[in-house]
Amino acid sequence: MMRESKRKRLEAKGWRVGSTGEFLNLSPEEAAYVELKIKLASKLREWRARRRLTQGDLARRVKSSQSRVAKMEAGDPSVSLDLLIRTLLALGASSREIARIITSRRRATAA
Amino acid sequence: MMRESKRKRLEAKGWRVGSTGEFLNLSPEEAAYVELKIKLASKLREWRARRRLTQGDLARRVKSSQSRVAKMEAGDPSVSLDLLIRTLLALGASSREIARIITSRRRATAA
DNA sequence: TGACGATATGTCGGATGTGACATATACTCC
DNA sequence: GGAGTATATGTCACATCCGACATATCGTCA
Repeated sequence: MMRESKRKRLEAKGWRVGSTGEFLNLSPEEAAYVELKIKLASKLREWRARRRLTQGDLARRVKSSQSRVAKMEAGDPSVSLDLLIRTLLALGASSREIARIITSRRRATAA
Repeated sequence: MMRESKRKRLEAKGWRVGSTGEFLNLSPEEAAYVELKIKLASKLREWRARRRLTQGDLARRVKSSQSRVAKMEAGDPSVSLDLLIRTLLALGASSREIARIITSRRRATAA
Protein backbone atom coordinates (compact mmCIF):
# COMPACT_ATOMS: atom_id res chain seq x y z
CA MET A 1 0.00 0.00 0.00
CA MET A 2 1.38 3.42 -0.87
CA ARG A 3 0.79 6.19 1.61
CA GLU A 4 4.19 7.25 2.92
CA SER A 5 5.16 8.77 -0.39
CA LYS A 6 2.34 11.29 -0.34
CA ARG A 7 2.64 11.78 3.36
CA LYS A 8 6.18 13.04 2.91
CA ARG A 9 5.03 16.00 0.93
CA LEU A 10 2.87 16.93 3.87
CA GLU A 11 5.32 16.90 6.66
CA ALA A 12 7.41 19.50 4.87
CA LYS A 13 5.09 21.78 6.74
CA GLY A 14 1.46 22.55 7.35
CA TRP A 15 -1.37 20.01 7.92
CA ARG A 16 -1.45 20.70 11.62
CA VAL A 17 -2.94 24.09 11.10
CA GLY A 18 -6.31 23.84 9.44
CA SER A 19 -8.76 20.97 9.22
CA THR A 20 -6.30 18.33 8.10
CA GLY A 21 -5.95 19.34 4.54
CA GLU A 22 -8.49 17.81 2.29
CA PHE A 23 -7.37 20.92 0.50
CA LEU A 24 -4.17 19.05 -0.10
CA ASN A 25 -4.02 16.15 -2.50
CA LEU A 26 -5.02 13.45 -0.06
CA SER A 27 -7.35 10.68 -1.05
CA PRO A 28 -10.33 10.37 1.27
CA GLU A 29 -8.88 7.40 3.10
CA GLU A 30 -5.55 9.07 3.51
CA ALA A 31 -7.28 12.07 5.00
CA ALA A 32 -9.31 9.82 7.29
CA TYR A 33 -6.15 8.06 8.36
CA VAL A 34 -4.41 11.29 9.23
CA GLU A 35 -7.50 12.60 11.02
CA LEU A 36 -7.60 9.47 13.12
CA LYS A 37 -3.98 9.78 13.98
CA ILE A 38 -4.34 13.38 15.04
CA LYS A 39 -7.29 12.60 17.24
CA LEU A 40 -5.44 9.86 19.06
CA ALA A 41 -2.30 11.96 19.23
CA SER A 42 -3.93 14.96 20.79
CA LYS A 43 -5.86 12.79 23.20
CA LEU A 44 -2.61 11.32 24.33
CA ARG A 45 -1.15 14.74 24.96
CA GLU A 46 -4.28 15.76 26.78
CA TRP A 47 -4.10 12.70 28.99
CA ARG A 48 -0.50 13.41 29.88
CA ALA A 49 -1.06 17.11 30.49
CA ARG A 50 -3.95 16.39 32.80
CA ARG A 51 -1.67 14.34 35.04
CA ARG A 52 1.14 16.82 34.73
CA LEU A 53 3.63 14.31 33.50
CA THR A 54 6.56 15.12 31.27
CA GLN A 55 7.01 13.29 27.99
CA GLY A 56 9.90 11.55 29.66
CA ASP A 57 7.66 10.29 32.45
CA LEU A 58 5.13 8.98 30.01
CA ALA A 59 7.85 7.40 27.93
CA ARG A 60 9.15 5.52 30.94
CA ARG A 61 5.68 4.30 31.74
CA VAL A 62 5.13 2.75 28.35
CA LYS A 63 8.76 1.82 27.82
CA SER A 64 9.44 4.19 25.02
CA SER A 65 11.54 7.33 24.73
CA GLN A 66 10.89 11.03 25.13
CA SER A 67 11.50 11.68 21.48
CA ARG A 68 9.07 9.02 20.36
CA VAL A 69 6.42 10.35 22.70
CA ALA A 70 6.94 13.79 21.21
CA LYS A 71 6.45 12.29 17.78
CA MET A 72 3.37 10.41 18.90
CA GLU A 73 1.81 13.57 20.24
CA ALA A 74 2.67 15.38 17.04
CA GLY A 75 1.10 12.67 14.91
CA ASP A 76 4.40 12.33 13.13
CA PRO A 77 4.35 10.20 9.97
CA SER A 78 6.89 7.88 11.52
CA VAL A 79 4.31 6.87 14.13
CA SER A 80 1.71 4.25 13.33
CA LEU A 81 -1.86 4.06 14.53
CA ASP A 82 -0.74 0.81 15.99
CA LEU A 83 1.71 2.47 18.38
CA LEU A 84 -0.72 5.18 19.35
CA ILE A 85 -3.43 2.70 20.19
CA ARG A 86 -1.09 0.36 22.02
CA THR A 87 0.16 3.28 24.04
CA LEU A 88 -3.31 4.40 25.00
CA LEU A 89 -4.19 0.85 25.95
CA ALA A 90 -1.02 0.61 28.00
CA LEU A 91 -2.14 3.71 29.85
CA GLY A 92 -5.34 1.96 30.75
CA ALA A 93 -7.73 3.20 28.12
CA SER A 94 -10.61 0.84 27.36
CA SER A 95 -11.71 0.03 23.84
CA ARG A 96 -14.79 2.07 24.54
CA GLU A 97 -12.62 5.07 25.30
CA ILE A 98 -10.59 4.50 22.17
CA ALA A 99 -13.79 4.41 20.19
CA ARG A 100 -14.94 7.62 21.78
CA ILE A 101 -11.73 9.27 20.77
CA ILE A 102 -12.15 8.08 17.21
CA THR A 103 -15.63 9.47 16.84
CA SER A 104 -14.86 12.68 18.64
CA ARG A 105 -14.90 15.87 16.70
CA ARG A 106 -11.46 17.38 16.69
CA ARG A 107 -11.11 20.68 18.50
CA ALA A 108 -9.24 23.47 16.77
CA THR A 109 -5.49 23.30 17.27
CA ALA A 110 -4.21 26.51 18.81
CA ALA A 111 -5.58 29.74 17.44
CA MET B 1 7.76 -2.20 23.46
CA MET B 2 7.73 -5.97 23.89
CA ARG B 3 4.61 -7.78 22.76
CA GLU B 4 5.62 -9.97 19.82
CA SER B 5 7.55 -12.32 22.03
CA LYS B 6 4.52 -13.29 24.02
CA ARG B 7 2.34 -13.25 20.98
CA LYS B 8 4.44 -15.97 19.43
CA ARG B 9 3.54 -18.43 22.08
CA LEU B 10 -0.05 -17.81 21.17
CA GLU B 11 -0.05 -18.40 17.49
CA ALA B 12 1.26 -21.91 17.99
CA LYS B 13 -2.42 -22.59 18.14
CA GLY B 14 -5.58 -21.65 19.96
CA TRP B 15 -6.70 -18.08 20.79
CA ARG B 16 -9.25 -18.03 18.02
CA VAL B 17 -11.42 -20.49 19.83
CA GLY B 18 -12.60 -19.11 23.12
CA SER B 19 -12.88 -15.55 24.36
CA THR B 20 -9.39 -14.40 23.46
CA GLY B 21 -7.48 -16.02 26.23
CA GLU B 22 -7.22 -13.89 29.27
CA PHE B 23 -6.75 -17.43 30.49
CA LEU B 24 -3.38 -17.20 28.82
CA ASN B 25 -0.64 -15.05 30.24
CA LEU B 26 -1.56 -11.83 28.49
CA SER B 27 -1.37 -8.52 30.24
CA PRO B 28 -4.63 -6.57 30.10
CA GLU B 29 -3.42 -4.29 27.37
CA GLU B 30 -2.12 -7.16 25.32
CA ALA B 31 -5.47 -8.83 25.62
CA ALA B 32 -7.23 -5.62 24.63
CA TYR B 33 -4.94 -5.27 21.65
CA VAL B 34 -5.67 -8.77 20.44
CA GLU B 35 -9.40 -8.30 21.04
CA LEU B 36 -9.34 -5.17 18.95
CA LYS B 37 -7.52 -6.89 16.18
CA ILE B 38 -9.96 -9.75 16.11
CA LYS B 39 -12.93 -7.44 15.99
CA LEU B 40 -11.54 -5.53 13.03
CA ALA B 41 -10.45 -8.74 11.37
CA SER B 42 -13.80 -10.44 11.55
CA LYS B 43 -15.57 -7.29 10.47
CA LEU B 44 -13.39 -7.23 7.41
CA ARG B 45 -14.28 -10.78 6.56
CA GLU B 46 -17.93 -10.03 7.12
CA TRP B 47 -17.77 -7.03 4.83
CA ARG B 48 -16.17 -9.07 2.08
CA ALA B 49 -18.52 -12.00 2.48
CA ARG B 50 -21.56 -9.75 2.27
CA ARG B 51 -20.43 -8.55 -1.14
CA ARG B 52 -19.42 -12.01 -2.22
CA LEU B 53 -15.91 -11.04 -3.11
CA THR B 54 -12.97 -13.41 -2.98
CA GLN B 55 -9.93 -12.53 -0.93
CA GLY B 56 -8.19 -11.94 -4.22
CA ASP B 57 -10.81 -9.39 -5.27
CA LEU B 58 -10.48 -7.55 -2.01
CA ALA B 59 -6.71 -7.67 -2.23
CA ARG B 60 -6.78 -6.08 -5.65
CA ARG B 61 -9.05 -3.34 -4.39
CA VAL B 62 -6.74 -2.32 -1.60
CA LYS B 63 -3.56 -3.16 -3.47
CA SER B 64 -2.48 -6.02 -1.31
CA SER B 65 -2.29 -9.76 -1.89
CA GLN B 66 -4.61 -12.68 -1.32
CA SER B 67 -2.34 -14.13 1.31
CA ARG B 68 -2.14 -10.93 3.26
CA VAL B 69 -5.90 -10.55 3.18
CA ALA B 70 -6.18 -14.07 4.55
CA LYS B 71 -3.84 -13.09 7.34
CA MET B 72 -5.73 -9.91 8.02
CA GLU B 73 -8.98 -11.80 8.32
CA ALA B 74 -7.31 -14.29 10.62
CA GLY B 75 -5.94 -11.55 12.84
CA ASP B 76 -2.49 -12.97 12.26
CA PRO B 77 0.26 -11.57 14.50
CA SER B 78 2.12 -10.39 11.43
CA VAL B 79 -0.72 -7.95 10.72
CA SER B 80 -0.86 -4.59 12.47
CA LEU B 81 -3.90 -2.68 13.62
CA ASP B 82 -2.61 -0.05 11.31
CA LEU B 83 -3.06 -2.21 8.23
CA LEU B 84 -6.47 -3.41 9.32
CA ILE B 85 -7.72 0.11 9.87
CA ARG B 86 -6.18 1.45 6.70
CA THR B 87 -7.81 -1.36 4.80
CA LEU B 88 -11.22 -0.68 6.27
CA LEU B 89 -10.82 2.99 5.50
CA ALA B 90 -9.78 2.15 1.97
CA LEU B 91 -13.00 0.18 1.62
CA GLY B 92 -14.93 3.27 2.55
CA ALA B 93 -15.54 2.80 6.25
CA SER B 94 -16.02 6.02 8.19
CA SER B 95 -14.34 6.65 11.51
CA ARG B 96 -17.74 6.30 13.08
CA GLU B 97 -18.02 2.82 11.66
CA ILE B 98 -14.53 1.96 12.83
CA ALA B 99 -15.49 3.11 16.30
CA ARG B 100 -18.63 1.03 16.18
CA ILE B 101 -16.56 -2.01 15.34
CA ILE B 102 -14.24 -1.33 18.23
CA THR B 103 -16.98 -1.10 20.79
CA SER B 104 -18.94 -4.01 19.37
CA ARG B 105 -19.23 -7.13 21.38
CA ARG B 106 -17.54 -9.99 19.56
CA ARG B 107 -19.83 -12.77 18.44
CA ALA B 108 -18.79 -16.34 19.09
CA THR B 109 -16.50 -17.74 16.42
CA ALA B 110 -18.03 -20.85 14.90
CA ALA B 111 -19.51 -23.37 17.27
C1' DT C 1 22.15 37.48 29.85
C1' DG C 2 22.59 32.38 31.15
C1' DA C 3 21.13 28.25 33.15
C1' DC C 4 17.66 24.82 33.51
C1' DG C 5 13.77 21.85 32.40
C1' DA C 6 10.74 20.47 28.81
C1' DT C 7 9.69 19.61 24.13
C1' DA C 8 11.04 19.16 19.17
C1' DT C 9 13.80 17.45 15.40
C1' DG C 10 17.24 14.48 13.04
C1' DT C 11 19.47 10.23 12.59
C1' DC C 12 20.57 5.36 13.00
C1' DG C 13 20.71 0.21 13.84
C1' DG C 14 17.83 -3.24 14.63
C1' DA C 15 13.00 -5.00 14.89
C1' DT C 16 8.47 -5.64 12.63
C1' DG C 17 5.29 -5.39 8.92
C1' DT C 18 4.23 -5.87 4.05
C1' DG C 19 3.30 -7.59 -0.71
C1' DA C 20 4.45 -11.24 -3.40
C1' DC C 21 5.16 -15.78 -4.48
C1' DA C 22 4.92 -20.81 -3.80
C1' DT C 23 2.49 -24.27 -1.94
C1' DA C 24 -0.84 -26.67 0.94
C1' DT C 25 -5.48 -27.58 2.26
C1' DA C 26 -10.47 -27.47 1.59
C1' DC C 27 -14.60 -27.69 -0.94
C1' DT C 28 -17.47 -28.30 -4.93
C1' DC C 29 -18.82 -30.39 -9.33
C1' DC C 30 -18.04 -33.72 -12.93
C1' DG D 1 -10.54 -39.99 -8.80
C1' DG D 2 -9.28 -35.36 -11.08
C1' DA D 3 -10.00 -30.32 -12.32
C1' DG D 4 -11.19 -25.94 -10.75
C1' DT D 5 -11.77 -22.33 -7.42
C1' DA D 6 -11.10 -20.34 -2.80
C1' DT D 7 -8.64 -19.94 1.39
C1' DA D 8 -4.60 -20.94 4.50
C1' DT D 9 0.29 -21.22 5.57
C1' DG D 10 5.33 -20.48 4.97
C1' DT D 11 8.95 -17.78 3.34
C1' DC D 12 11.57 -13.91 1.63
C1' DA D 13 13.33 -9.28 0.11
C1' DC D 14 12.32 -4.85 0.90
C1' DA D 15 9.90 -1.09 3.36
C1' DT D 16 8.50 0.97 7.41
C1' DC D 17 8.51 1.64 12.38
C1' DC D 18 10.72 1.72 16.76
C1' DG D 19 13.64 3.07 20.84
C1' DA D 20 17.62 5.43 21.63
C1' DC D 21 20.73 8.98 21.38
C1' DA D 22 22.33 13.64 20.13
C1' DT D 23 21.11 18.07 19.55
C1' DA D 24 18.22 22.07 18.76
C1' DT D 25 14.45 25.09 20.24
C1' DC D 26 11.49 27.07 23.53
C1' DG D 27 9.92 29.00 28.04
C1' DT D 28 10.78 30.63 32.51
C1' DC D 29 13.16 32.32 36.27
C1' DA D 30 17.01 34.68 38.22
